[in-house]
Amino acid sequence: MTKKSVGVPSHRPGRPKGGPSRDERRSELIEAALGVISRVGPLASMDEIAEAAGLTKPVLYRHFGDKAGMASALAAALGERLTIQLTTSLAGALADLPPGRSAVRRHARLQAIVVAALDAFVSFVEQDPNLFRFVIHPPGAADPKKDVIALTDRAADAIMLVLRAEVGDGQLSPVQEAVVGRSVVGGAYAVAEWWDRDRSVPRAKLVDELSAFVVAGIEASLTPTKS
Amino acid sequence: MTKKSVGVPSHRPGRPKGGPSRDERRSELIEAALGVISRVGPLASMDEIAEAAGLTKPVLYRHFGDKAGMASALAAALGERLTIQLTTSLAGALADLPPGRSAVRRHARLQAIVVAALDAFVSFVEQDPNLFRFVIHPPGAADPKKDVIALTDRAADAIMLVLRAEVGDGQLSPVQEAVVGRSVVGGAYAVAEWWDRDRSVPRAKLVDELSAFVVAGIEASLTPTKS
DNA sequence: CATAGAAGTTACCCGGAGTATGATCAAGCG
DNA sequence: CGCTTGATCATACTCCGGGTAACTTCTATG
Repeated sequence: MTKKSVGVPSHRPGRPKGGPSRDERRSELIEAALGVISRVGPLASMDEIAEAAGLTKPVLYRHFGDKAGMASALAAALGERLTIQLTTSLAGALADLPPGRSAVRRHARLQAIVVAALDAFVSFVEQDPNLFRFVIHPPGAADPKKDVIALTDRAADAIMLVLRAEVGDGQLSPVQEAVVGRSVVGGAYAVAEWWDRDRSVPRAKLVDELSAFVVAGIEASLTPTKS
Repeated sequence: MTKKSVGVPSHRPGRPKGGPSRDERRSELIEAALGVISRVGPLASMDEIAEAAGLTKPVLYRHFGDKAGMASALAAALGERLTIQLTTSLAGALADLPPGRSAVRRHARLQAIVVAALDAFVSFVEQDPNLFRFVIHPPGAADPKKDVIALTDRAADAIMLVLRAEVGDGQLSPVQEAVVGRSVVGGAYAVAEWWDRDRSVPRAKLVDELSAFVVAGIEASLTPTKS
């Protein structure tokens, strides 16, 4: 209901003189929160986050309304980061491939895309396990009433878009798109979660095995059902 | 550390005369807890569960030690149920298939197994969404110190065992087994979670699409890497 | 009968989410 | 300048759920 954030001239009475604007402050808070979670783990309390930001709890609640709202904002920020990392990784991988439209070329492109994406994801898990754990288990979730539908949906949508761009628009039915996207994301989550506990296998091998599974699944969904 | 539960003759002083034995009581508690969670959702409080069982909180803690311990017990019970439902479903599906050892027979068997398993799982989600949500988001998790490693591992192990039995023992490397198992389980979780929110597609179709993806992934992991 | 050991309940503690209240500051207006 | 207004922020609270301490009750055993 706090719809006061419309059309205000960004410098209102009450704001400290040289202080940050509302959006700057929001970014600071998100950054601080991610730092704390990265350090102390996914169940950092709101007090800890506020203290790390040099502020107190009510400020957080003014900005995010809820702990779930805050988790949602953090998830969005993480999604942003991962997207950037992923697109650069993708661009590099695709630049190495000769263009072409044959079936084998299409397979090679798909393979390269999947490997690059999964490698970027697993690298993220490797670099910051606590942030990954936060993504997997957003605290205060488990109730479907809030809109913390997590980045699973975002990621699934992104996969869907990439697939559409690769194989043409009407190739997959909406159901197939949903199932394939969720399968890939969920499988990657589960494998990464296991790897996060048991790092007994190098990253490259993990990505290879997972990619083989995923690519085959995608290809199978692309060919018409032969049941 | 309460290791007093060793070698006691099951009828000790202190127990009410006609009352249930310790294991019976434990089963009652689990049953009551599952009932409450099924009714009020996955974030039922310990007080609610205790009240539903006609008892009070300390009894629960005496039996399960912890909320995580309780969640672990509940997960085990659910795993038991699902396993039963699954094996019967599997037996029925496999009975319809003619035996044989050719590659196409093997593919048909694998397909039948995967379809039956996924159908049993999705049926479980359909019949009791709240229990499924509890499985997905065990409350009080997010800290790796407790042993609530969830049934993801159990399920992944079960898949691994089935696969070994189907394709022979040394066919898959340990890493492959882990990756395939987690991929299947995680993908099924994610797809089911989406379907739980958006039931816009009949169960059979969902299972078909998911099975196609999973079977292809498994088959690909079985064939030696062709990069 | 007295003792022991287990089951149960009441009443509490503790920590984290979320909020009511008041202090403080900056701009605008007389 | 003095006053009002509207915004930020901190102190200090309430509320609720997980977990526990202490006491009572009961049954079997010596």
